[in-house]
Amino acid sequence: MTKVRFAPSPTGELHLGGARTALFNWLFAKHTNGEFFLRIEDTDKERSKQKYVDQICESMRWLGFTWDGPLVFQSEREKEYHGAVQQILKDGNAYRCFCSKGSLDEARKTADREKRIYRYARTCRNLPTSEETERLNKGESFTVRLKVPDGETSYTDLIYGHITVQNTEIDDFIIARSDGSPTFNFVCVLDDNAMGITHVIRGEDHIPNTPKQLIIYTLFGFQKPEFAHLPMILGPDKKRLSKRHGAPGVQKFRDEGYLPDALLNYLGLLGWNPDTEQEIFTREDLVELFDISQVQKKGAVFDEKKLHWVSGQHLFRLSNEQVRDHMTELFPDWGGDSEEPYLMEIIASLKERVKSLAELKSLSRFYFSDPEEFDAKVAKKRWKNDSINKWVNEYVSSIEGIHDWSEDKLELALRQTADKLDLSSGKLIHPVRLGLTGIGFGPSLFELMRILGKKVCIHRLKIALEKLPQNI
RNA sequence: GGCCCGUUCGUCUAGUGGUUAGGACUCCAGGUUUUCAUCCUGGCAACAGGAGUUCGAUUCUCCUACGGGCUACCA
Repeated sequence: MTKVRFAPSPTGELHLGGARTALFNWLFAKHTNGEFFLRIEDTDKERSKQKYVDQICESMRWLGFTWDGPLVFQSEREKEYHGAVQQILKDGNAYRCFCSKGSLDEARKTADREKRIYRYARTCRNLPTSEETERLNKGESFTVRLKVPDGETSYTDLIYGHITVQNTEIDDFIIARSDGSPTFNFVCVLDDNAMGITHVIRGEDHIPNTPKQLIIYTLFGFQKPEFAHLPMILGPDKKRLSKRHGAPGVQKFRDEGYLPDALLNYLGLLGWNPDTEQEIFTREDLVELFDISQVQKKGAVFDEKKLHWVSGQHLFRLSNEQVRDHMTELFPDWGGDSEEPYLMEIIASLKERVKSLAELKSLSRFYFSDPEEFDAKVAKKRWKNDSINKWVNEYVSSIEGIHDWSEDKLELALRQTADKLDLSSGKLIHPVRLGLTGIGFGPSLFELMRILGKKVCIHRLKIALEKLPQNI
Protein backbone atom coordinates (compact mmCIF):
# COMPACT_ATOMS: atom_id res chain seq x y z
CA MET A 1 0.00 0.00 0.00
CA THR A 2 1.28 3.44 -0.83
CA LYS A 3 1.94 5.78 2.04
CA VAL A 4 2.71 9.44 1.63
CA ARG A 5 3.07 12.36 3.95
CA PHE A 6 2.87 16.10 3.94
CA ALA A 7 5.46 17.47 6.34
CA PRO A 8 5.25 21.21 6.93
CA SER A 9 7.30 23.02 9.51
CA PRO A 10 5.15 25.16 11.79
CA THR A 11 7.08 28.34 11.19
CA GLY A 12 4.26 30.05 9.35
CA GLU A 13 0.75 29.42 8.17
CA LEU A 14 0.06 27.06 5.28
CA HIS A 15 0.72 28.96 2.08
CA LEU A 16 -0.04 28.21 -1.54
CA GLY A 17 3.08 26.20 -2.22
CA GLY A 18 2.46 24.05 0.82
CA ALA A 19 -1.17 23.63 -0.13
CA ARG A 20 -0.20 22.35 -3.54
CA THR A 21 2.37 19.94 -2.13
CA ALA A 22 -0.31 18.70 0.25
CA LEU A 23 -2.78 18.43 -2.63
CA PHE A 24 -0.51 16.33 -4.81
CA ASN A 25 0.34 14.05 -1.92
CA TRP A 26 -3.31 13.71 -1.07
CA LEU A 27 -4.33 13.08 -4.68
CA PHE A 28 -1.62 10.50 -5.03
CA ALA A 29 -2.75 8.73 -1.87
CA LYS A 30 -6.42 8.77 -2.83
CA HIS A 31 -5.75 7.74 -6.41
CA THR A 32 -3.77 4.72 -5.27
CA ASN A 33 -6.01 3.90 -2.32
CA GLY A 34 -3.09 4.59 -0.06
CA GLU A 35 -2.61 6.50 3.15
CA PHE A 36 -1.89 10.16 3.66
CA PHE A 37 -0.13 11.34 6.81
CA LEU A 38 0.51 14.74 8.27
CA ARG A 39 3.81 15.26 10.06
CA ILE A 40 4.81 18.42 11.83
CA GLU A 41 8.50 19.14 11.39
CA ASP A 42 9.20 21.09 14.50
CA THR A 43 12.83 20.29 15.17
CA ASP A 44 13.64 23.98 14.94
CA LYS A 45 12.39 24.95 18.37
CA GLU A 46 13.24 28.61 17.92
CA ARG A 47 10.92 29.17 15.01
CA SER A 48 8.21 26.58 15.54
CA LYS A 49 4.98 27.86 17.06
CA GLN A 50 1.89 26.06 18.31
CA LYS A 51 -0.17 28.81 16.70
CA TYR A 52 1.04 27.71 13.29
CA VAL A 53 0.39 24.06 14.01
CA ASP A 54 -3.22 25.00 14.68
CA GLN A 55 -3.43 27.17 11.61
CA ILE A 56 -1.97 24.50 9.37
CA CYS A 57 -4.40 21.89 10.66
CA GLU A 58 -7.29 24.26 10.19
CA SER A 59 -6.27 25.01 6.62
CA MET A 60 -5.84 21.32 5.91
CA ARG A 61 -9.34 20.65 7.19
CA TRP A 62 -10.78 23.50 5.18
CA LEU A 63 -9.15 22.10 2.06
CA GLY A 64 -10.61 18.74 2.91
CA PHE A 65 -7.29 16.96 3.31
CA THR A 66 -8.08 14.59 6.10
CA TRP A 67 -5.06 12.68 7.21
CA ASP A 68 -4.78 9.09 8.32
CA GLY A 69 -3.52 8.20 11.73
CA PRO A 70 -2.48 10.65 14.40
CA LEU A 71 -0.62 13.85 13.75
CA VAL A 72 3.09 13.11 14.01
CA PHE A 73 5.33 15.57 15.82
CA GLN A 74 9.06 15.28 15.39
CA SER A 75 9.51 16.92 18.77
CA GLU A 76 7.99 13.81 20.31
CA ARG A 77 10.49 11.46 18.75
CA GLU A 78 13.70 12.78 20.19
CA LYS A 79 14.55 9.54 21.90
CA GLU A 80 14.52 7.64 18.64
CA TYR A 81 16.66 10.26 16.96
CA HIS A 82 19.17 10.21 19.76
CA GLY A 83 19.45 6.45 19.55
CA ALA A 84 19.99 6.62 15.83
CA VAL A 85 22.79 9.14 16.22
CA GLN A 86 24.49 6.84 18.73
CA GLN A 87 24.02 3.94 16.37
CA ILE A 88 25.50 5.63 13.34
CA LEU A 89 28.46 6.84 15.42
CA LYS A 90 29.03 3.35 16.66
CA ASP A 91 28.90 2.00 13.13
CA GLY A 92 31.65 4.42 12.20
CA ASN A 93 29.50 6.15 9.60
CA ALA A 94 29.48 9.45 11.43
CA TYR A 95 31.91 11.33 13.62
CA ARG A 96 32.06 14.06 16.21
CA CYS A 97 33.24 17.41 14.90
CA PHE A 98 34.72 19.87 17.35
CA CYS A 99 35.10 22.74 14.89
CA SER A 100 33.40 25.85 16.20
CA LYS A 101 30.69 27.66 14.32
CA GLY A 102 32.96 30.70 14.27
CA SER A 103 35.90 28.93 12.67
CA LEU A 104 33.65 27.35 10.06
CA ASP A 105 32.11 30.69 9.18
CA GLU A 106 35.58 32.09 8.88
CA ALA A 107 36.69 29.33 6.54
CA ARG A 108 33.61 29.89 4.42
CA LYS A 109 34.28 33.60 4.15
CA THR A 110 37.90 33.05 3.24
CA ALA A 111 36.94 30.62 0.52
CA ASP A 112 34.44 33.13 -0.81
CA ARG A 113 36.98 35.89 -0.82
CA GLU A 114 39.50 33.79 -2.65
CA LYS A 115 36.78 32.62 -5.03
CA ARG A 116 37.30 29.04 -4.03
CA ILE A 117 34.52 26.55 -3.52
CA TYR A 118 33.88 26.09 0.14
CA ARG A 119 33.83 22.57 1.49
CA TYR A 120 34.08 21.43 5.03
CA ALA A 121 37.76 20.51 5.41
CA ARG A 122 36.94 17.25 7.19
CA THR A 123 39.23 18.35 9.97
CA CYS A 124 37.63 16.04 12.49
CA ARG A 125 36.86 13.13 10.22
CA ASN A 126 39.79 11.03 11.32
CA LEU A 127 40.59 12.25 14.78
CA PRO A 128 42.55 9.71 16.84
CA THR A 129 40.37 8.14 19.49
CA SER A 130 42.64 9.45 22.19
CA GLU A 131 42.24 13.03 21.07
CA GLU A 132 38.49 12.63 20.76
CA THR A 133 38.24 11.23 24.27
CA GLU A 134 40.42 13.97 25.63
CA ARG A 135 38.35 16.72 24.09
CA LEU A 136 35.14 15.08 25.21
CA ASN A 137 36.50 14.94 28.73
CA LYS A 138 37.38 18.59 28.55
CA GLY A 139 33.75 19.19 27.77
CA GLU A 140 34.30 20.66 24.33
CA SER A 141 31.07 20.94 22.41
CA PHE A 142 30.70 19.05 19.18
CA THR A 143 28.35 18.35 16.32
CA VAL A 144 27.92 15.03 14.60
CA ARG A 145 28.73 14.80 10.92
CA LEU A 146 27.92 12.10 8.46
CA LYS A 147 30.85 10.36 6.83
CA VAL A 148 29.86 10.75 3.21
CA PRO A 149 31.22 7.75 1.32
CA ASP A 150 33.07 7.95 -2.00
CA GLY A 151 31.27 7.37 -5.24
CA GLU A 152 28.12 8.83 -6.62
CA THR A 153 24.49 8.84 -5.67
CA SER A 154 21.66 8.64 -8.12
CA TYR A 155 17.96 8.05 -8.16
CA THR A 156 15.07 8.25 -10.55
CA ASP A 157 12.71 11.05 -9.76
CA LEU A 158 9.11 10.34 -10.71
CA ILE A 159 8.91 13.80 -12.25
CA TYR A 160 12.46 14.83 -13.11
CA GLY A 161 13.84 11.48 -14.18
CA HIS A 162 17.40 10.35 -13.48
CA ILE A 163 19.43 12.56 -11.22
CA THR A 164 23.02 11.77 -10.39
CA VAL A 165 25.31 13.60 -8.02
CA GLN A 166 28.98 12.97 -7.33
CA ASN A 167 29.45 12.39 -3.62
CA THR A 168 32.44 14.72 -3.72
CA GLU A 169 29.85 17.46 -4.13
CA ILE A 170 28.31 16.58 -0.82
CA ASP A 171 29.82 17.88 2.38
CA ASP A 172 30.08 15.76 5.48
CA PHE A 173 26.89 17.42 6.62
CA ILE A 174 25.80 17.84 10.21
CA ILE A 175 23.21 15.41 11.48
CA ALA A 176 23.20 16.52 15.11
CA ARG A 177 23.79 20.02 16.42
CA SER A 178 26.02 20.86 19.34
CA ASP A 179 22.98 20.86 21.59
CA GLY A 180 22.39 17.27 20.56
CA SER A 181 19.31 17.97 18.46
CA PRO A 182 19.17 16.23 15.09
CA THR A 183 18.84 18.12 11.82
CA PHE A 184 16.30 17.91 9.04
CA ASN A 185 18.05 15.59 6.61
CA PHE A 186 18.61 13.05 9.34
CA VAL A 187 15.21 13.01 11.03
CA CYS A 188 13.43 13.14 7.71
CA VAL A 189 14.90 9.77 6.78
CA LEU A 190 14.27 8.29 10.20
CA ASP A 191 10.65 9.37 10.18
CA ASP A 192 9.88 8.41 6.62
CA ASN A 193 11.34 5.02 7.36
CA ALA A 194 9.50 4.61 10.64
CA MET A 195 6.23 5.67 9.06
CA GLY A 196 6.73 3.31 6.14
CA ILE A 197 6.50 6.12 3.59
CA THR A 198 6.64 4.67 0.09
CA HIS A 199 6.60 7.90 -1.91
CA VAL A 200 8.21 11.14 -0.89
CA ILE A 201 6.46 13.93 -2.75
CA ARG A 202 7.76 17.38 -1.92
CA GLY A 203 8.99 20.66 -3.39
CA GLU A 204 11.75 20.96 -5.95
CA ASP A 205 13.81 22.81 -3.37
CA HIS A 206 14.48 19.41 -1.81
CA ILE A 207 16.20 17.94 -4.83
CA PRO A 208 19.66 18.68 -3.40
CA ASN A 209 18.69 17.06 -0.10
CA THR A 210 17.67 13.82 -1.70
CA PRO A 211 21.17 12.41 -2.31
CA LYS A 212 22.09 13.21 1.28
CA GLN A 213 19.07 11.37 2.52
CA LEU A 214 19.67 8.49 0.16
CA ILE A 215 23.11 8.04 1.69
CA ILE A 216 21.54 7.80 5.12
CA TYR A 217 19.05 5.22 3.86
CA THR A 218 21.95 3.14 2.60
CA LEU A 219 23.99 3.49 5.76
CA PHE A 220 21.10 2.28 7.89
CA GLY A 221 20.06 -0.35 5.40
CA PHE A 222 16.57 1.11 5.12
CA GLN A 223 14.35 0.44 2.16
CA LYS A 224 14.36 3.51 -0.07
CA PRO A 225 11.12 5.20 -1.06
CA GLU A 226 10.34 6.67 -4.45
CA PHE A 227 10.89 10.39 -4.81
CA ALA A 228 8.91 12.97 -6.72
CA HIS A 229 9.80 16.62 -6.68
CA LEU A 230 7.22 19.23 -7.52
CA PRO A 231 8.15 22.41 -9.38
CA MET A 232 7.82 25.67 -7.50
CA ILE A 233 4.90 28.03 -7.64
CA LEU A 234 6.14 31.40 -8.86
CA GLY A 235 5.01 34.95 -8.34
CA PRO A 236 4.37 37.34 -11.24
CA ASP A 237 8.07 38.21 -11.10
CA LYS A 238 8.86 34.55 -11.77
CA LYS A 239 10.48 34.29 -8.40
CA ARG A 240 9.52 31.55 -6.04
CA LEU A 241 6.37 32.35 -4.15
CA SER A 242 7.55 32.07 -0.60
CA LYS A 243 6.61 33.37 2.77
CA ARG A 244 9.33 35.96 2.54
CA HIS A 245 7.99 37.17 -0.77
CA GLY A 246 4.54 37.57 0.62
CA ALA A 247 3.06 34.25 -0.43
CA PRO A 248 -0.56 34.39 0.58
CA GLY A 249 -1.73 31.95 3.21
CA VAL A 250 -4.51 29.55 2.41
CA GLN A 251 -6.76 31.31 4.90
CA LYS A 252 -6.67 34.45 2.82
CA PHE A 253 -8.39 32.59 0.01
CA ARG A 254 -11.00 31.24 2.36
CA ASP A 255 -11.65 34.71 3.72
CA GLU A 256 -12.01 36.11 0.23
CA GLY A 257 -14.75 33.63 -0.39
CA TYR A 258 -13.10 31.11 -2.65
CA LEU A 259 -14.48 27.61 -2.38
CA PRO A 260 -11.93 25.02 -1.31
CA ASP A 261 -12.75 22.89 -4.33
CA ALA A 262 -12.12 25.83 -6.62
CA LEU A 263 -8.74 26.44 -5.08
CA LEU A 264 -7.94 22.74 -5.39
CA ASN A 265 -9.02 22.72 -9.01
CA TYR A 266 -6.84 25.70 -9.82
CA LEU A 267 -3.83 24.49 -7.87
CA GLY A 268 -4.14 21.05 -9.39
CA LEU A 269 -3.95 22.46 -12.90
CA LEU A 270 -0.95 24.55 -11.98
CA GLY A 271 1.84 22.29 -13.17
CA TRP A 272 -0.28 19.32 -14.03
CA ASN A 273 -2.91 18.49 -16.57
CA PRO A 274 -4.77 15.33 -17.41
CA ASP A 275 -4.45 15.81 -21.16
CA THR A 276 -7.98 16.93 -21.78
CA GLU A 277 -9.37 20.30 -22.66
CA GLN A 278 -11.56 20.23 -19.61
CA GLU A 279 -10.67 22.88 -17.07
CA ILE A 280 -13.21 22.46 -14.32
CA PHE A 281 -12.84 19.40 -12.15
CA THR A 282 -14.43 18.24 -8.98
CA ARG A 283 -12.30 16.85 -6.22
CA GLU A 284 -13.38 13.36 -7.26
CA ASP A 285 -12.38 14.02 -10.88
CA LEU A 286 -8.94 15.07 -9.76
CA VAL A 287 -8.48 11.99 -7.63
CA GLU A 288 -9.50 9.77 -10.49
CA LEU A 289 -7.34 11.45 -13.12
CA PHE A 290 -4.25 12.29 -11.13
CA ASP A 291 -1.03 10.93 -12.53
CA ILE A 292 2.20 12.15 -11.06
CA SER A 293 4.20 11.40 -14.18
CA GLN A 294 2.24 14.11 -15.99
CA VAL A 295 3.44 16.80 -13.63
CA GLN A 296 5.33 19.62 -15.31
CA LYS A 297 9.01 20.20 -14.57
CA LYS A 298 9.07 23.95 -14.74
CA GLY A 299 7.78 26.34 -12.14
CA ALA A 300 4.35 27.84 -12.74
CA VAL A 301 3.26 31.41 -12.18
CA PHE A 302 0.27 31.80 -9.91
CA ASP A 303 -2.48 33.72 -11.70
CA GLU A 304 -5.21 34.97 -9.43
CA LYS A 305 -7.36 36.03 -12.39
CA LYS A 306 -7.67 32.45 -13.51
CA LEU A 307 -8.37 31.26 -9.99
CA HIS A 308 -11.13 33.83 -9.89
CA TRP A 309 -12.63 32.44 -13.05
CA VAL A 310 -12.36 28.86 -11.79
CA SER A 311 -14.04 29.96 -8.61
CA GLY A 312 -16.99 31.41 -10.51
CA GLN A 313 -17.34 28.21 -12.49
CA HIS A 314 -17.51 26.17 -9.31
CA LEU A 315 -19.94 28.54 -7.67
CA PHE A 316 -22.60 28.39 -10.30
CA ARG A 317 -22.33 24.64 -10.52
CA LEU A 318 -23.37 24.33 -6.89
CA SER A 319 -26.98 23.97 -5.84
CA ASN A 320 -28.55 26.91 -4.05
CA GLU A 321 -28.51 24.90 -0.85
CA GLN A 322 -24.81 24.21 -1.14
CA VAL A 323 -24.10 27.87 -1.70
CA ARG A 324 -26.22 28.75 1.32
CA ASP A 325 -24.26 26.27 3.44
CA HIS A 326 -20.97 27.78 2.36
CA MET A 327 -22.27 31.26 3.04
CA THR A 328 -23.42 30.48 6.55
CA GLU A 329 -20.14 28.79 7.28
CA LEU A 330 -18.04 31.69 6.09
CA PHE A 331 -20.38 34.54 7.07
CA PRO A 332 -22.50 33.34 9.99
CA ASP A 333 -24.40 36.63 10.06
CA TRP A 334 -25.29 36.60 6.41
CA GLY A 335 -28.99 36.68 5.75
CA GLY A 336 -29.85 37.74 9.29
CA ASP A 337 -33.19 36.23 10.25
CA SER A 338 -34.43 35.93 6.70
CA GLU A 339 -36.53 32.94 5.83
CA GLU A 340 -35.01 30.02 3.98
CA PRO A 341 -37.03 30.42 0.77
CA TYR A 342 -36.05 34.07 0.58
CA LEU A 343 -32.35 33.18 0.83
CA MET A 344 -32.74 30.58 -1.88
CA GLU A 345 -34.33 33.12 -4.21
CA ILE A 346 -31.50 35.52 -3.55
CA ILE A 347 -28.85 32.93 -4.24
CA ALA A 348 -30.58 31.80 -7.39
CA SER A 349 -30.64 35.35 -8.68
CA LEU A 350 -26.99 36.06 -7.88
CA LYS A 351 -24.88 32.95 -7.95
CA GLU A 352 -24.04 33.03 -11.61
CA ARG A 353 -23.09 36.67 -11.62
CA VAL A 354 -20.49 36.47 -8.85
CA LYS A 355 -17.20 34.65 -8.63
CA SER A 356 -16.74 34.30 -4.92
CA LEU A 357 -18.77 34.06 -1.73
CA ALA A 358 -17.49 37.47 -0.72
CA GLU A 359 -18.86 38.99 -3.91
CA LEU A 360 -22.15 37.25 -3.29
CA LYS A 361 -22.30 38.75 0.16
CA SER A 362 -21.60 42.21 -1.07
CA LEU A 363 -23.95 42.07 -4.05
CA SER A 364 -26.77 40.67 -1.93
CA ARG A 365 -26.79 43.62 0.42
CA PHE A 366 -29.77 45.33 -1.18
CA TYR A 367 -31.92 42.29 -0.54
CA PHE A 368 -31.62 42.78 3.18
CA SER A 369 -31.69 46.51 3.73
CA ASP A 370 -32.79 49.69 2.04
CA PRO A 371 -29.96 51.37 0.17
CA GLU A 372 -28.21 53.84 2.44
CA GLU A 373 -26.84 55.76 -0.47
CA PHE A 374 -27.08 55.79 -4.21
CA ASP A 375 -24.11 55.27 -6.47
CA ALA A 376 -23.27 58.82 -7.50
CA LYS A 377 -21.97 57.94 -10.94
CA VAL A 378 -25.03 55.93 -11.79
CA ALA A 379 -27.31 58.62 -10.37
CA LYS A 380 -25.66 61.18 -12.57
CA LYS A 381 -26.17 59.04 -15.61
CA ARG A 382 -29.61 57.60 -14.92
CA TRP A 383 -31.42 60.20 -12.83
CA LYS A 384 -30.45 63.27 -14.74
CA ASN A 385 -33.39 65.59 -14.17
CA ASP A 386 -36.79 66.19 -12.67
CA SER A 387 -38.69 64.42 -15.38
CA ILE A 388 -37.29 61.15 -14.05
CA ASN A 389 -39.32 61.76 -10.91
CA LYS A 390 -42.44 62.05 -12.95
CA TRP A 391 -41.74 58.82 -14.78
CA VAL A 392 -40.88 56.83 -11.71
CA ASN A 393 -43.93 58.22 -9.94
CA GLU A 394 -46.05 57.05 -12.79
CA TYR A 395 -44.58 53.55 -12.54
CA VAL A 396 -45.11 53.45 -8.79
CA SER A 397 -48.77 54.28 -9.30
CA SER A 398 -49.11 51.59 -11.87
CA ILE A 399 -47.60 48.86 -9.73
CA GLU A 400 -49.50 49.85 -6.62
CA GLY A 401 -52.50 48.27 -8.24
CA ILE A 402 -50.81 44.98 -9.03
CA HIS A 403 -52.08 42.06 -6.96
CA ASP A 404 -50.30 39.29 -8.75
CA TRP A 405 -46.70 40.41 -8.05
CA SER A 406 -45.08 38.46 -10.87
CA GLU A 407 -42.24 39.32 -13.17
CA ASP A 408 -44.59 39.31 -16.13
CA LYS A 409 -46.97 41.77 -14.56
CA LEU A 410 -44.17 44.04 -13.40
CA GLU A 411 -42.65 44.10 -16.82
CA LEU A 412 -45.97 44.69 -18.51
CA ALA A 413 -46.66 47.59 -16.18
CA LEU A 414 -43.30 49.09 -16.93
CA ARG A 415 -43.65 48.80 -20.67
CA GLN A 416 -47.11 50.30 -20.56
CA THR A 417 -45.88 53.19 -18.44
CA ALA A 418 -43.00 53.76 -20.80
CA ASP A 419 -45.33 53.70 -23.81
CA LYS A 420 -47.65 56.13 -22.17
CA LEU A 421 -44.78 58.52 -21.50
CA ASP A 422 -43.36 57.90 -24.93
CA LEU A 423 -40.11 56.53 -23.52
CA SER A 424 -37.87 53.61 -24.29
CA SER A 425 -38.16 51.13 -21.46
CA GLY A 426 -34.50 51.54 -20.54
CA LYS A 427 -35.13 55.15 -19.57
CA LEU A 428 -37.37 53.90 -16.83
CA ILE A 429 -35.69 50.64 -15.91
CA HIS A 430 -32.38 52.17 -14.90
CA PRO A 431 -33.72 54.78 -12.50
CA VAL A 432 -36.00 52.19 -10.91
CA ARG A 433 -33.09 49.80 -10.43
CA LEU A 434 -31.02 52.55 -8.89
CA GLY A 435 -33.82 53.52 -6.57
CA LEU A 436 -34.37 49.96 -5.42
CA THR A 437 -30.77 48.79 -5.05
CA GLY A 438 -28.61 51.88 -4.90
CA ILE A 439 -26.37 50.43 -7.60
CA GLY A 440 -26.34 50.24 -11.37
CA PHE A 441 -26.03 46.51 -11.96
CA GLY A 442 -27.36 43.22 -10.68
CA PRO A 443 -30.04 40.69 -11.52
CA SER A 444 -32.91 41.37 -13.87
CA LEU A 445 -34.96 44.26 -12.52
CA PHE A 446 -38.23 42.36 -12.54
CA GLU A 447 -36.68 39.35 -10.89
CA LEU A 448 -35.29 41.37 -8.04
CA MET A 449 -38.57 43.25 -7.67
CA ARG A 450 -40.45 40.01 -7.42
CA ILE A 451 -38.07 38.76 -4.78
CA LEU A 452 -38.12 41.98 -2.79
CA GLY A 453 -41.90 42.06 -2.74
CA LYS A 454 -44.43 44.78 -3.32
CA LYS A 455 -44.22 46.51 -0.01
CA VAL A 456 -40.46 46.93 -0.04
CA CYS A 457 -40.36 48.03 -3.65
CA ILE A 458 -42.93 50.75 -3.25
CA HIS A 459 -41.41 51.88 0.01
CA ARG A 460 -37.92 52.14 -1.49
CA LEU A 461 -39.08 53.89 -4.62
CA LYS A 462 -40.82 56.51 -2.52
CA ILE A 463 -37.64 57.10 -0.55
CA ALA A 464 -35.68 57.33 -3.78
CA LEU A 465 -38.12 59.85 -5.17
CA GLU A 466 -37.35 62.05 -2.22
CA LYS A 467 -33.62 61.56 -2.00
CA LEU A 468 -32.36 61.17 -5.54
CA PRO A 469 -33.48 64.53 -6.96
CA GLN A 470 -31.24 66.18 -4.37
CA ASN A 471 -28.25 64.87 -6.25
CA ILE A 472 -29.18 66.41 -9.55
C1' G B 1 31.52 30.93 -8.09
C1' G B 2 30.08 25.47 -7.76
C1' C B 3 26.30 21.57 -8.18
C1' C B 4 21.34 20.30 -9.79
C1' C B 5 16.99 21.51 -12.63
C1' G B 6 14.28 23.99 -16.30
C1' U B 7 12.82 27.04 -21.19
C1' U B 8 5.71 26.45 -26.54
C1' C B 9 1.17 32.88 -26.83
C1' G B 10 1.48 38.01 -21.10
C1' U B 11 -0.11 33.54 -17.78
C1' C B 12 -1.59 28.03 -17.21
C1' U B 13 -0.94 24.38 -20.79
C1' A B 14 -1.75 20.49 -25.38
C1' G B 15 1.05 18.57 -29.18
C1' U B 16 4.03 16.20 -33.41
C1' G B 17 10.39 14.23 -37.26
C1' G B 18 6.27 17.08 -42.19
C1' U B 19 0.01 20.57 -38.03
C1' U B 20 -3.16 26.76 -40.64
C1' A B 21 1.29 24.73 -33.55
C1' G B 22 -4.67 23.36 -30.32
C1' G B 23 -7.32 24.84 -25.64
C1' A B 24 -8.07 27.95 -21.18
C1' C B 25 -7.41 32.71 -18.38
C1' U B 26 -6.53 37.86 -19.38
C1' C B 27 -7.22 41.79 -22.99
C1' C B 28 -9.79 43.90 -27.41
C1' A B 29 -14.05 44.06 -31.00
C1' G B 30 -19.04 42.58 -32.18
C1' G B 31 -23.83 40.08 -30.94
C1' U B 32 -27.59 38.80 -27.10
C1' U B 33 -29.40 41.27 -22.50
C1' U B 34 -33.21 46.88 -19.34
C1' U B 35 -27.90 47.06 -16.38
C1' C B 36 -24.01 43.94 -14.73
C1' A B 37 -22.64 39.01 -15.15
C1' U B 38 -23.52 34.85 -18.15
C1' C B 39 -23.73 33.22 -23.12
C1' C B 40 -22.33 33.39 -28.53
C1' U B 41 -18.93 35.08 -32.57
C1' G B 42 -14.37 37.00 -33.86
C1' G B 43 -9.39 39.05 -32.87
C1' C B 44 -4.34 39.91 -30.70
C1' A B 45 -0.58 36.56 -29.11
C1' A B 46 4.26 31.39 -28.59
C1' C B 47 7.97 26.81 -30.14
C1' A B 48 14.79 31.52 -26.25
C1' G B 49 19.23 31.75 -29.76
C1' G B 50 23.08 29.10 -32.51
C1' A B 51 25.20 24.78 -34.56
C1' G B 52 24.60 19.63 -35.79
C1' U B 53 21.70 14.96 -37.31
C1' U B 54 17.92 14.71 -41.24
C1' C B 55 14.96 15.25 -47.55
C1' G B 56 12.68 18.00 -43.49
C1' A B 57 13.20 20.03 -37.20
C1' U B 58 9.17 23.27 -32.31
C1' U B 59 9.95 17.89 -31.74
C1' C B 60 16.53 14.36 -31.49
C1' U B 61 21.97 15.94 -29.95
C1' C B 62 25.42 19.66 -28.44
C1' C B 63 26.63 24.70 -27.18
C1' U B 64 25.14 29.58 -25.55
C1' A B 65 21.75 32.74 -23.20
C1' C B 66 18.16 33.33 -19.74
C1' G B 67 15.38 31.63 -15.44
C1' G B 68 14.92 28.78 -10.93
C1' G B 69 16.61 25.68 -6.70
C1' C B 70 20.52 24.44 -3.38
C1' U B 71 25.24 25.77 -1.62
C1' A B 72 23.38 26.76 7.36
C1' C B 73 24.73 23.72 13.88
C1' C B 74 16.65 26.24 8.64
C1' A B 75 13.28 22.90 6.98
